[in-house]
Amino acid sequence: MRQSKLFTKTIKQAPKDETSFNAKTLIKAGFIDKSSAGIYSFLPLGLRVHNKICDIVREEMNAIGGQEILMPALTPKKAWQKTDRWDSFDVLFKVIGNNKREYALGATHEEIVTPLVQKHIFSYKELPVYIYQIQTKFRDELRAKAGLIRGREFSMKDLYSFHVDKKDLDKFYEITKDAYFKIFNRCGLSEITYLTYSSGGDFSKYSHEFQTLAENGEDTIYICDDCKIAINQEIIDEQKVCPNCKNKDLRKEKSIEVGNIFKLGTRFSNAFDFFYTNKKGQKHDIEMGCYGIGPSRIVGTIVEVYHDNKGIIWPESVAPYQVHLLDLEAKKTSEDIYNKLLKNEVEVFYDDQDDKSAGEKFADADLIGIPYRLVVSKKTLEQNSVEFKKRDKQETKLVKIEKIVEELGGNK
RNA sequence: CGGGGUGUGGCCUAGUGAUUAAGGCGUCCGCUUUGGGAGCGGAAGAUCGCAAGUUUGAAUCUUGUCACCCCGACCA
Repeated sequence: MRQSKLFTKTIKQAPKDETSFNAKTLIKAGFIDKSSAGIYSFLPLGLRVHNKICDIVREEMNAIGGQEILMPALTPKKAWQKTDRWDSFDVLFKVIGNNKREYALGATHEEIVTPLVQKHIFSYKELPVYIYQIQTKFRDELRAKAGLIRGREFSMKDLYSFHVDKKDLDKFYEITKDAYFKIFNRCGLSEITYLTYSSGGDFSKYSHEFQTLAENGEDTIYICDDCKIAINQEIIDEQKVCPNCKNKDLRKEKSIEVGNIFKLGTRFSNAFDFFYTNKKGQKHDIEMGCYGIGPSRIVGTIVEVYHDNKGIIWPESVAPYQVHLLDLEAKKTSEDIYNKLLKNEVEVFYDDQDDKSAGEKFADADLIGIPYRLVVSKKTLEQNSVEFKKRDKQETKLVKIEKIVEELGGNK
């Protein structure tokens, strides 16, 4: 991508109505744009990051047998009434269409996926099934805040599992835990993301969250360094002991919830009279689980966690591009290198702007945060080289032009 | 939803009762520049969130309203 063609610009001063670090920085760097409170557009660079996260999520969901679908965002009132959530789910956006038809904008999809699966699944032979989607969710938060961390509209991967009994649900629940860790590791959040015991809400005594350590996080967790798990402040007892190993030496930290997994039990299957027939020909309850991850929230979380005073430092796995090529008055060579990188399928963002000073190009590169920076200038050309620098390191080195592709490959 | 705060060109700010609303960034034109957000000259761009009111006179005061931000509550 040529930077001269990118329709978004970086800006020096973020709008004053953004105070969260993630939104301020992403807006300055041209990744997102605020439309209303808690509602953002994803711009070309931001969308690339978002989509890379979605791809990782999708791969790991498929790997555990998830089948991807796409459910509607406009969901019928009747379904929500059936589960008694039309009036009780306080963040539901309700819309009235022509002929006074009422819908809720999807805040979660148990009400849709349950009757959907019901149309196809009748027998123990067909269970379990794992159905997921990646879709925009709508929740009318009384107070949107923290940029991409708590918005009124956000992306979510929601997986729903259907089982013959609790035992099978428990088994799959553990499998998704592992899949979730793989996802967070691949997004560059390993080591700082903890499985966290939390309240089960309406559905069960406990659920599990995945909490990523972040100074500006809105949650507080207590970490047991022996078990590498955490307990959400909302459920920890007065003694502050680890429920796993009874360790009392817990570390208090701020964090962001990047995922959660729930055992729903029969709450929704029963509400829709969804049963299966067992081996003996008898009607039997279906056990359900649900498992959520918010890709848009992960974008914000990564920015909260990986930055310095100049800008974002994207992990390679989710960076919008792998290489930021800066031309400093050596256009002909820069163009050659750009084309060569494209030919070798290197994801390259090329600053080919003629009317920007060197300083501005460097500042933009730091702000945008692409992992590798290549500078082509008269100075580097004297040695038939380009300057090579990693975003998260101070050192630079010269790399011979013919060795660039190799150098980048060698660092992957 | 309770409490607090803020609305002035695209962005950041000044102006707190008196000519024609000021500056910086950005944008456009010209020339000069190019290793850490360049320089000079010129230009465009604002019914001061909206509505009503007070006043000889309102960006400025009052009331209402909308939007946005912060703290709290809530967060399946």
